[in-house]
Amino acid sequence: MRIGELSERTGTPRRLLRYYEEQGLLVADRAPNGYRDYPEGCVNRVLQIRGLLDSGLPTRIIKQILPCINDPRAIHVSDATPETMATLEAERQRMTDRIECLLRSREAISHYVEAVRANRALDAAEVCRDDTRQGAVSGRR
DNA sequence: ATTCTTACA
DNA sequence: TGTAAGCA
Repeated sequence: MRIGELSERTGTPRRLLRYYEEQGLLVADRAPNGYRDYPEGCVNRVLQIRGLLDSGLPTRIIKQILPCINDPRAIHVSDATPETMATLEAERQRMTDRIECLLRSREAISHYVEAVRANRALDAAEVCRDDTRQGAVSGRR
């Protein structure tokens, strides 16, 4: 398929698809007219890349481990370069830290949302009291 | 019409 | 990343 279809099927801007290729994350053969030609597997490949990117991994790391992830069955010991192991463990730790950070942020947002809902509930209760005096409700908080 | 490369905001 | 130009 050409870049347009891959773009639509992965929800990824063409610009980025070309960028991933430039970074060595994606490979594409060329049609005689120079257009990129992607195999079906590229759809999952791109989704995989985006997932890793969203997880906070830099493209240079993804480039290094993508081949391993693509084929979980091909986890030959030969792929376990000391350098690779080190970067992988470092990234894993970063993910752990990020997860903790996200959990805290989620809690903070949850509390805020609950507070707003509680306040709305209060407003609703007052309105139901048929308290229609001007400014009766607006003065609070 | 669609894609390509290159360059700039 | 987005966008624009000039090609094919």
